[in-house]
Amino acid sequence: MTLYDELVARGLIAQVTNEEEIKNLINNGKATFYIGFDPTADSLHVGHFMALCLMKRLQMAGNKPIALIGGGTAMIGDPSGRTDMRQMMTKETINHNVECFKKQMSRFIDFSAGKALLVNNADWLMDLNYIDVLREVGAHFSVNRMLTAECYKQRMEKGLSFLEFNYMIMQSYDFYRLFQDYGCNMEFGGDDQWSNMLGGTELIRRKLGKDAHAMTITLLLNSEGKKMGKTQSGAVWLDPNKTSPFDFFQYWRNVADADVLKCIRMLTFLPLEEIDAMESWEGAQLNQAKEILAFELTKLVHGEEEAQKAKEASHALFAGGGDLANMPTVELTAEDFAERDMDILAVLVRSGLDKSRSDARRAVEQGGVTVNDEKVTDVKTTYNADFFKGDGVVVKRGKKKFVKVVMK
RNA sequence: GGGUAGAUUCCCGAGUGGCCAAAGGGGACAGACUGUAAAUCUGCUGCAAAUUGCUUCGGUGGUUCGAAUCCACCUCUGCCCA
Repeated sequence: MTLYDELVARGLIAQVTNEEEIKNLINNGKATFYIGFDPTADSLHVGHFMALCLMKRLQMAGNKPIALIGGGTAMIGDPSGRTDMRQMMTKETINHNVECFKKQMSRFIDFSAGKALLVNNADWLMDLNYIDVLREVGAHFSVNRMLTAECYKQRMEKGLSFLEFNYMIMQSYDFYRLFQDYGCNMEFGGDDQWSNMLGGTELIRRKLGKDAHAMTITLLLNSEGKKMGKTQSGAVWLDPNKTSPFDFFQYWRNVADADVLKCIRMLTFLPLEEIDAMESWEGAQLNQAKEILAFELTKLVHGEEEAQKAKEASHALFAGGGDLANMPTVELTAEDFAERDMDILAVLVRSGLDKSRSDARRAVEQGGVTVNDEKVTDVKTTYNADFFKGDGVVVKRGKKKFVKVVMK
């Protein structure tokens, strides 16, 4: 099976500019391709992860990846897929994020000895001269046509600033530069990037009369059509300090039935035959597939050891028995008891299970709180320091949020 | 620049002097049912020393016993005209 066929089989490919050409390039390791990442946060998330996986697949087939960090484009803000303007980011924040991205990326992609490149478009975008850009690049773009692009259409109702309108042009210019400087002949990206990417191929054709290609990755949507990798508290991050390996594991462990196979196919490196075999799984067995998904992904992102720990903690909590050692832990100190003993509300807030005492109170009143498997019904229940000594105490809030609280 | 409509809690959106911590819906959370799924039903959704108190309705100042609601100025956004 060729690489391209595998990508299709995994459902990763959304749109391509020229299927035959792209097949030929990537199957034979002749592509030098780039994927852009805008440093809008200090950690990569699941969407980025998909792109990195694709990068890895292509790299393994002999193609040369260029990871482009959008230190320059982040100054503008991509309006694609947004209904309102992005918060403008300070240069300091962007630079900080660029550094964080670099660190995380090098864990997935081998940047050594010319196998891959890591570039920052701030290096060329920041020094551009406005008039020169307008004459050399702007002249090749038709505003009429840009406005018909899907990504701008969505913004026609809520308003689109000129700043953001220029994002497509900057991204197109990136491709043009990479094409010239590094012989980069392909660009990959999320499907929401399609119009931005076409801007690049067209710019190259118009200015240089040469062909460049673009291919988009299917966006990972759940069965309800929402982007996956988001929780109520924000994205599922790859940085273990922002989303713990346990929470990361649990996120995938809890995906809906309808989404499991799709996720396994798109996100893991399991052989396709193995995945096809799961196609017929139902009920309890399908539930098993979720664990496979969670384990495989946690392994890819956090390493096998962390994945194993997360799995054990999950078993301990949901299946009963097992090792409690690996569940998320909160350490209390003498200071927590300095004024008085902690009541259950204080414990819940301190452990991060609830955001406020009011919130915690609600949880207790609704019967959602358990301490060492005993339901707590009285909000006035208090505990002294000794209670948490030794192996600690398992505090459960709702069905899925657990923390082991232990006295330091 | 001119005209006009608007800014309300996580989101959409009602509220046009006290009965407003603010209808309704969505989402989130909790309970029941389950398979750590979905669907369904119920509860709940500003903060706290909690039958009470405190801080919220773009911002600042004002009128009033009392303002999300009235007035002035400002900021931002949509639409129409230029």
